[in-house]
Amino acid sequence: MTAKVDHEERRRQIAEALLRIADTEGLQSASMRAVATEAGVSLRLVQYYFTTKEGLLLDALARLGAQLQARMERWIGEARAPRDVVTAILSCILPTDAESRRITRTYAAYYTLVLNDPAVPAKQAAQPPVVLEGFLAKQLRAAQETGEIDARRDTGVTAAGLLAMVNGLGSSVLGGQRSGEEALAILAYHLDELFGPSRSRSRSRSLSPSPSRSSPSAD
Amino acid sequence: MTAKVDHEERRRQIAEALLRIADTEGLQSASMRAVATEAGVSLRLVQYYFTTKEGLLLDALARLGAQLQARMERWIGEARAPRDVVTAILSCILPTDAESRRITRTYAAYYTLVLNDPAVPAKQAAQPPVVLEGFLAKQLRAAQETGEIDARRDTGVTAAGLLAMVNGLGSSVLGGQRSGEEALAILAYHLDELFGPSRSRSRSRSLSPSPSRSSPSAD
DNA sequence: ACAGGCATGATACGGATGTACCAAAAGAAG
DNA sequence: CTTCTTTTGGTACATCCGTATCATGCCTGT
Repeated sequence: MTAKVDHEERRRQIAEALLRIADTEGLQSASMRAVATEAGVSLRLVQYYFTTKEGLLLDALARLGAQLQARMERWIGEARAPRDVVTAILSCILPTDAESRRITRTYAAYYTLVLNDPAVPAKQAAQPPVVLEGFLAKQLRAAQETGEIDARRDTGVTAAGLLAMVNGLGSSVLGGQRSGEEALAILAYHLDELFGPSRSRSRSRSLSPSPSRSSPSAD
Repeated sequence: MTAKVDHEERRRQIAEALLRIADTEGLQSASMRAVATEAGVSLRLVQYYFTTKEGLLLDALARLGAQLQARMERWIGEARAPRDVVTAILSCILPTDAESRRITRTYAAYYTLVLNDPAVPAKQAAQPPVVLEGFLAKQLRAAQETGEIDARRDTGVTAAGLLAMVNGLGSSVLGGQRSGEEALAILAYHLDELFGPSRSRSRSRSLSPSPSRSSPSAD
């Protein structure tokens, strides 16, 4: 094996250049040449590591998904109480800091691509939401057993509604309709409405697990 | 004035061809030539009536907005009770029938365009949601005075949350994650949760004002 | 009937994009 | 040192895009 250079590392470098462009200028500006320039390599290199553009697009999408998942796990952190977990999951998706804004914007860029290109990524992109919804529903069920949430509530439907709301809130933030903090406040209000008799608990703490950095456990 | 042909009619014809393409193949496939072919006119004509592509895009967006507003007014129809009005507004946005699917898809196509093109339509596209949110909040306030909704509830935040949820639900339907009926059911559940003590009222009727046609008052 | 201007048609131009092709370094293996 | 495979560079090609240009029809006012 003549592994002159680290293939995986090169692929990561190029794919992240694609994601960077998709974030700042949109996916339609992410041409092969633009990606090559952004990554500091030649056009031929991009072609070499990702034979076709679709391959590059898919690989970058997978990496983006991994980044989001990593962020969620980081935000959940050592949260144990169902309410804290639910709050972490939902609020870490909202575009409030630089990282979430980047991820959300890039996902939005992929969104319309998936809509009109019946190509491969259809199932690839629709998978995460559905498993996330299941996880959220499980947390809500746990909260029901603790008595924090009305036991008569349908956890599946509630989870779907919350996820959709956060998604919509994210869109409105990206569209400049409101700020990330306002979206966060709207989410917090509805969570207060959902959990318990709204005895104002640690609102400001549970919604931003870390003061300034995005990594709560790295202090 | 030598109005040989009806300018407005021609513009409408071309703009609607653009919308049709944006719906079926996405906005990035809506080239000037494709629009011309779809509208059955020559490329030169498209250029003649809309000097630049941006002009065409903006005009079509305005028409799309008018179509959505018309649909909403049709769905609201003779509804008088705040709950019926709120239900009509929210459910008519969900992509359940052909028309709403078309409108929602086309709006989604414009969405990512607005995100990365800091051009004109920024304020043009962000205007409708904010006035709609105000109208919705007003209806909720009216429902509070009737006693249908808990008076302590923040109508502004609730309206924003509902609108965001419907938006997110629409995205999930477009993404093939769930059907329009499922999304409608999720919305209905949350409206039941919001209004009154959930005495199961006319669910199936208030959510689809007309059996098969989309125009409730035209029977 | 005759001009004038609105309306339309055909085509050209410069640029960008995805991909393909040809060839040269460059390290490993014999 | 030679030989082979991996890796890289430069460039060409066909296509599509938005827009501009030139030319022609055809209605309308006089």
